[in-house]
Amino acid sequence: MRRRSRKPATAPRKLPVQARSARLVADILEAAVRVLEREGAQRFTTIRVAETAGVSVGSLYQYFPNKQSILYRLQVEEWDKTGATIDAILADAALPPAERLRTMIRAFFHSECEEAPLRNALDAATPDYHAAPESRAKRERSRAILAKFLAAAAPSASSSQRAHGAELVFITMTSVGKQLSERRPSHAEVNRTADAIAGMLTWYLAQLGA
Amino acid sequence: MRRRSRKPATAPRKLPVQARSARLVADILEAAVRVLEREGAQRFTTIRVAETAGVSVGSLYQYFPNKQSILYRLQVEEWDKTGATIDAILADAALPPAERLRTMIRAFFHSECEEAPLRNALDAATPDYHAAPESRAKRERSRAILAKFLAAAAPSASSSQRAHGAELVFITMTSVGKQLSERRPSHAEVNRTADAIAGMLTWYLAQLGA
DNA sequence: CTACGATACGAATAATTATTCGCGTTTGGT
DNA sequence: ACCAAACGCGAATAATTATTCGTATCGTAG
Repeated sequence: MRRRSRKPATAPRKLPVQARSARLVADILEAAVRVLEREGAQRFTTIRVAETAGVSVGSLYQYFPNKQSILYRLQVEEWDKTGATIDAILADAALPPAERLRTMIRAFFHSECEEAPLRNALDAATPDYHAAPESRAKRERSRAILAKFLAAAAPSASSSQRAHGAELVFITMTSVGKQLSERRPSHAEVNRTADAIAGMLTWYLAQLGA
Repeated sequence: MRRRSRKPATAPRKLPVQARSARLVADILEAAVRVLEREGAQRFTTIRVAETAGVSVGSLYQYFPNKQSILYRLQVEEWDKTGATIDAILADAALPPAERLRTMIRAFFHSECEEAPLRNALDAATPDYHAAPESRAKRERSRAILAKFLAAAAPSASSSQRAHGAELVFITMTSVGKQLSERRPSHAEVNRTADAIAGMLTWYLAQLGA
């Protein structure tokens, strides 16, 4: 447990060029997920990851500069996946805005619940991830997408009202989603909560332009 | 870092009987808070706590069976404090329900933000705290208080609707409060968010009995 | 005052950790 | 077939950790 330097690198130290090393990297990432789910964040260990992947620690360290970088890769992949889903739903002009919001929140909550063990372990293992610039950029993009959506959902609101609205939708959605996922709720319970939250947010947005 | 036994004890191993040992325990708890705030959860260490308190590790272990038990004591104290505040506000019959809810959420959010570094570190250091029976009991009591409040706030709702309402108020309040506290928001921003959340919840509760 | 339990101490122990490095093996182009 | 580079290995290293225990000091009851 050597002290981390001020800026823990996340970039791979060496890129896989042959097929076997590409497979090795893939195996390591897959094993990392399994270790997080089986053992939890506390017991997420380079040795355990290497063992689970069926490779040696030395090999692991040829493509990842440190333990953090493995978690970082997983975190980014995870975020990109759910981000794309959300964007697609919000942009679907065939549905009325309220319906889009409801569908999006349902999808988001279900996604959060499905990946709960992984995400919780990631959060516990990388508590400073939110300060990372890449994470900040991702959230900015999300807020931009939400703001565009609000132009349709609350057309008569001022732009500063819309900014506040986007902020509120974002914080409510993400925080309730996270907390909800920690309770292993039933499918029905997720839908009920999602619909309640979506209803409240819809009311709030309608309010904005009044 | 010996493997934790299946049930990590939280009860003190020995009760302080003389004045100096009572002071020692108090010093340790105070130092624990300082260490969490200064160093974070990752670097929260029995040795560091003892050093900061100006006592030796051995003394620490005479009154705390393990590291967890220190964090557990802090967690319980923290919870009791904000719980009492909330209960008092919700029970104040002099104000209309909507106003009570708004005041309570403002107070809760401000409290969350003030103690953010401590609470975040506690959460990171004791990720399994929510499974503890004592924590479960505390949440039950909160929900009971909320349910009683809902009898005044949504008198025409059925009892199962009220249960859902209490659940929604609880999860929304706690989750948004936690996430909000992680951004070091300004006083005004906290009030704005609290009022928006309180407004949405009030609308939702009014809805319930319609 | 005195003796005994309570208290305090902190070096020692045992476990676990992230990360490195030297050496053997495989690959792919020639 | 040959060889340089890429790859894979895992014991060794150095750091840090929680917790114990033998010993020394203190407080107080009698």
